Amino acid sequence: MSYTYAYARPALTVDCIVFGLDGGTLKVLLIQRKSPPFEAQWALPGGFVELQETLDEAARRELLEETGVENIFLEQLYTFGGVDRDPRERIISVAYYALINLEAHPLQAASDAEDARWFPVRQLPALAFDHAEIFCVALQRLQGKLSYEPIGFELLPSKFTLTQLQQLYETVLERSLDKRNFRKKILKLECLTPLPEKQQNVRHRAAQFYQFDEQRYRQHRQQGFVFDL
Amino acid sequence: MSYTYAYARPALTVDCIVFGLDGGTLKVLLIQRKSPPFEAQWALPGGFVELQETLDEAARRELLEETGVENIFLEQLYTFGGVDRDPRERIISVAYYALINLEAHPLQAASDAEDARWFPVRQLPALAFDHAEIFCVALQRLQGKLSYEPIGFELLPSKFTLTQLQQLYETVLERSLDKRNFRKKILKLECLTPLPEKQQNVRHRAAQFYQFDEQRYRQHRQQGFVFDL
DNA sequence: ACAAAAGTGTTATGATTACACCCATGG
DNA sequence: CCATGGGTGTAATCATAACACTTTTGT
Repeated sequence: MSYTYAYARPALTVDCIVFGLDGGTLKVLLIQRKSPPFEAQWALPGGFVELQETLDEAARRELLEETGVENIFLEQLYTFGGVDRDPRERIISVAYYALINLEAHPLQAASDAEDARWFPVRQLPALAFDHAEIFCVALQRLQGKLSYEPIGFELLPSKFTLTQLQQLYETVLERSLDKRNFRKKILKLECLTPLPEKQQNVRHRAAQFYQFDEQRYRQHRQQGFVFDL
Repeated sequence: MSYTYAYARPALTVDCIVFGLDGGTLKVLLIQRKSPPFEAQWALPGGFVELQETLDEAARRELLEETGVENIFLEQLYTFGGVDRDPRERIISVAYYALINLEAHPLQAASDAEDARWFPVRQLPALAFDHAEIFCVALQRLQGKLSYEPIGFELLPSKFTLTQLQQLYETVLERSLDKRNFRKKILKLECLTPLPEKQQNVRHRAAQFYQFDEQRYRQHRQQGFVFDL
């Protein structure tokens, strides 16, 4: 079967930058290519957009097919339309970035058909196509958004300690923060609920668990409140 | 001539939201459609992406062809990929927003082939396709970016008074600002150079002209400085 | 001399930074 | 009882917000 058009059309793909937090390391999910071009090189998961699906749907579908990951935070990043992005033909790629809690979506699901692996963002292998550039844009976006939108929580389990949260910010933003000031500020936002639960079996004072209260956040935001760390 | 592919491909277009400032009114440039669908309705300027041009190039080309406008600030906004955006077939649209100084790019150039006109953003006609939604996203982006990137200057002549600049912020952000605080803050950024020139023939005290010093801004920014109003 | 917009400083309040010790827990 | 990380307050500095009068210019 084939499709014919009066004018030439570029191909359209989606590519996903999936960020995960592994202790104090920010990682990205990559897949190893199995065919040319860039055979055996690492690349961002992605693929062609089908006619009956939206771009968001295409991104989620590709992510599920190639890495086994689903139900995660996903947001459009930018559309890359350089003329020579792909050596074969003109391909436009709508990039998405995703945030995931590594513990809730373990690696084993990721090795379905493709070889998918997590790489620390500071030690990426050479990437296929212009994926290194796309990755850079994604990282900058993540760093930017983290400060004024409450998306960091997507990288943590739903119950977390303030120390975990602080470490997240330190890891992603690559600078250290003052513990007392961080706590004061984040609690003043009134978007975190302490849970009736503490850490167990730690050989130090057990930390309080908190949970992000999305509803409370939405209410505040409608009243002109701006999340800002 | 026709083109055949093994898989179905959506069509790919660019659409532009061009903002201009007319005294105290923020306006958008629209063109009137000459053929179905949505014949005679107003729409965002835009058109199909050609194979040998980047997305940015396509946006600039369409803008020039349809409205006569060129050499302006242009930045990618978002890519709209809803399945039923266009009643004829699947069309993905990469939206760009542009900022223009109305005085330097007068309307007459805009009425080349198409009928292009400026509309106040608060009194838009019904728009074709999902262009009303695209416009909304663009306006929010403009309002957001204005506060932390020095893009407002693109809407003014290269020489402007502080009152003009303040009015720009008030118009776009839709709130009034304190004159003294505004001036203190914007001058502290050290990105405005006073010119050896003042207003002429005004029947009140002549205002000092300023000019945005892009180079100075870049230097500051590299040293971790963040533009923020 | 009037109208109209330009220009300019101070004070009060809130936000941010810097900084050090005691507490709870498991081994 | 020791090691480990959890948890807490205060003071100094800086940024923001509120506010009113004098200056310049053309008519």
